[in-house]
Amino acid sequence: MRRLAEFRYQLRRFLHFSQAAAEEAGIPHQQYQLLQCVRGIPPGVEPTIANVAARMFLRHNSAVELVDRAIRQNLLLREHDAADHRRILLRVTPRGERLIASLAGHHMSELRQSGPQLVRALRHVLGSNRAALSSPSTRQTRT
Amino acid sequence: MRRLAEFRYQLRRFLHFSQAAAEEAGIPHQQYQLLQCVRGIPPGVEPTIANVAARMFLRHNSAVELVDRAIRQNLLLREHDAADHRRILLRVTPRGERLIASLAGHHMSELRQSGPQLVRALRHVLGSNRAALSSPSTRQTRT
DNA sequence: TACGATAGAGTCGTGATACGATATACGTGT
DNA sequence: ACACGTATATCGTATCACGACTCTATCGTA
Repeated sequence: MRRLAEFRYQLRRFLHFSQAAAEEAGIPHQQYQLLQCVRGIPPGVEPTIANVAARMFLRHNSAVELVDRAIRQNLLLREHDAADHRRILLRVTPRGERLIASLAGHHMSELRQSGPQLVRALRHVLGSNRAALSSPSTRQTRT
Repeated sequence: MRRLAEFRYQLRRFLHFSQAAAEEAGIPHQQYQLLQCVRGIPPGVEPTIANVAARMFLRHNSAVELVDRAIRQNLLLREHDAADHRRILLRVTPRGERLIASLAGHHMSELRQSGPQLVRALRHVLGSNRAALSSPSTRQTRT
């Protein structure tokens, strides 16, 4: 159970870093995640309010409010779907693009540093056996 | 950058599960994490408000309030440190013990399921150049 | 075409909670 | 005893997600 606590601590560490990074860049962390959601949505999924809400694990009305705030910050645009006028398609503005690009960089370098710790903590939770994944070059089995 | 978004999505997935599990057990997810912090604190670190605040990445006053709520729910006890009367040592009540034990079980089985996906997403982040967008065999369709 | 049913998006009031600023109690060194 | 730092507590404020509801567009069927 201590291992679960340690894993959770590592998670909080990353989330706290991420939140601080976003706010240093001038936006709340939810808006950063929203941008990430819209920009990095899987191919074939359209960036509607409903889809974004699902990927953010929010109720649709919470997503509407989050989108409102992001639009007020000039990070996002609403576009009415030509085919189905009920739907709204979201698009990231140039300012939004710049922000996520910069934040992505910071997150990458943070993850390069702390990602292995996270993986290790999770492995410890799971029993430190094989994590069912191809680790092509890294075969070290030391704890 | 889509990989970062996917990793973040997996994180949200787990956090959402955890929050739902805690609330199904009758407590907010912060109180669960607080219990976990107190119960799973590393050896040698004392469960004071300040230490718990640090491990929760909260300001000390936020931690005080969180502790207040947990105590009101009969999950935690305050104990005055005999040596230093400024300090408060936190202890988990039997009810708290039962709750974290049960929740730990649920989290373990969830992590056994989704942990590998999380590790995979993180590996993809760490190992990604913009090449090799191969293997879109990612089946995240689970509903 | 008309029309009820449904889906997607938006609005409003409420509750939870983290925070800054500030206050109180205790301990340590002189 | 005094001054100063440390540990915890209190209070007002702001943010944000949610439930309940509304509004509009689309679909299915007659």
